[in-house]
Amino acid sequence: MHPTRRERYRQQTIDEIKAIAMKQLVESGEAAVSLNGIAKEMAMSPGALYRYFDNRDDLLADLVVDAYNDLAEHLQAAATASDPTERLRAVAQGYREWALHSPNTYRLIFESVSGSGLTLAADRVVPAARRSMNVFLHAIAAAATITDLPVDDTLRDELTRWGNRAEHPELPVAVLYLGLTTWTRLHGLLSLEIGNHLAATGISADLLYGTEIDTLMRTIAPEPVLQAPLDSGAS
Amino acid sequence: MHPTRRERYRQQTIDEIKAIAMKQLVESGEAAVSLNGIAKEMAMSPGALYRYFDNRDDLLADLVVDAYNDLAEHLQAAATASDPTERLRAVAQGYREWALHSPNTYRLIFESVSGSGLTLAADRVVPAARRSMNVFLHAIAAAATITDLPVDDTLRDELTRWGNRAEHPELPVAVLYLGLTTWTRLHGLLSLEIGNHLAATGISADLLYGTEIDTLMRTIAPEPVLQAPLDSGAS
DNA sequence: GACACTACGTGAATAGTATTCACAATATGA
DNA sequence: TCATATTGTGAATACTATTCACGTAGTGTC
Repeated sequence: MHPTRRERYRQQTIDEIKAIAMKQLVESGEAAVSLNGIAKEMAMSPGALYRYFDNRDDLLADLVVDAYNDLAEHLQAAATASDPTERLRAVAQGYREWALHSPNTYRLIFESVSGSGLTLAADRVVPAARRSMNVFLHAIAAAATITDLPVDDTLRDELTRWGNRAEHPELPVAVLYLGLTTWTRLHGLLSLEIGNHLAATGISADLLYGTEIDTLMRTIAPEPVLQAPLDSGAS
Repeated sequence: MHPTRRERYRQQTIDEIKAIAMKQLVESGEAAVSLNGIAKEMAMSPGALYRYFDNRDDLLADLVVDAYNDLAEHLQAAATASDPTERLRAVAQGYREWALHSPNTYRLIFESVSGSGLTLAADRVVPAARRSMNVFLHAIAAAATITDLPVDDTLRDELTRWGNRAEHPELPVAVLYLGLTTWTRLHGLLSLEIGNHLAATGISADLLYGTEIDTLMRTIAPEPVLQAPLDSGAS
């Protein structure tokens, strides 16, 4: 039950490795995460790191999981307003805040090459990613005043299956669909803002994001919610 | 006027370098573009490549410009239908086709780190990127039946300035805004599809993309266009 | 035609990177 | 006390980009 002395030391070393790796990631991006650099900073030989991580990708997979969890917590923390509409707006803005606070971390989880270690670590990544999505879904469920949407029957089936698999079968298809599109649209803006692709237009990403949220709110809640919220948080 | 013998040989070498680099990019991603590998394939010493490109980033910047131009041509080629609505749909679908035909190329231009060489090469990249955007803008201008949108005054100003700078001041603000959001929304979907982030949901990216296009079309043209198109192509 | 200049390519050197392995030291549990 | 598992070292391997001194060969000029 109690972790042994060795296990505690081991965990401490793992934490230190990850902390330095995360620092490198935040400051200089994924490419700058260097095992040699970490070893130097810890006054170790580079080979010793392989006692704790199979390889570089394995370490990055850990950072991805941590990042997803951190995102979920940030979104959850943003969802404080009692008014469902305001709460959803706050979650959407929290998403951007999180992305801008560390663009390199955002890039790691959403724009890194899924070829090698990350696809293999899907069993750890997917649940962590689901936590963030759940915050969105519950915020939308509470704010939504519409009950249906013009989506194809096949898509409807797929959404239902997704809802069941993701352990919130109580959510209507419209909410699932809105959760998905809210995410993809906000991500589209953030991805381009972070990648500096909006800078050339001279258009303020802030305004654009806010306008996109307004548009989404009009779809989700054409009439503001009047009844008390049905749901208050994520799982 | 005539390129000298030397200049022709030089251009030929540059083209060969770029062709091999592009092959590496398409097959294995940006990280796999290797000067050593290119040199080996050309039976040259690695150092000789520096007679043609300042460094690796300089070569990648060239690939970015070529990719943007290729995208613009693909979009333009997709815009054949005479019906403005169908034409816009085809352009949007052409965007996805191009992205899926070489995800690594899409990632290079939209998800690579803009820190080093690419920001410096903005004077070559921006015009090439503008070509693609112009196809979208003209397709939207021809299909749009709405004349205004609920956008903030500041955003309206920025859009106007962008329109002037991008050399199509004839386009109404609503069209500029719709062009921008069409792009960011489709990119959001494509970015996540390519990154394998939709796979975990089990939802068909194809259906989702089509549904998003439907939604966009409803915004752009609540009533189908009846009059002849005002505009037929990009610059 | 000889000369000077420029461009091109080589091969070696530098300084990074990840990863593996034989070996030694050390801590743990019996 | 002893056998075992864990941790770390240092060297080796095989990559990567990049720089540089040097030689060769083609180009235009006098």
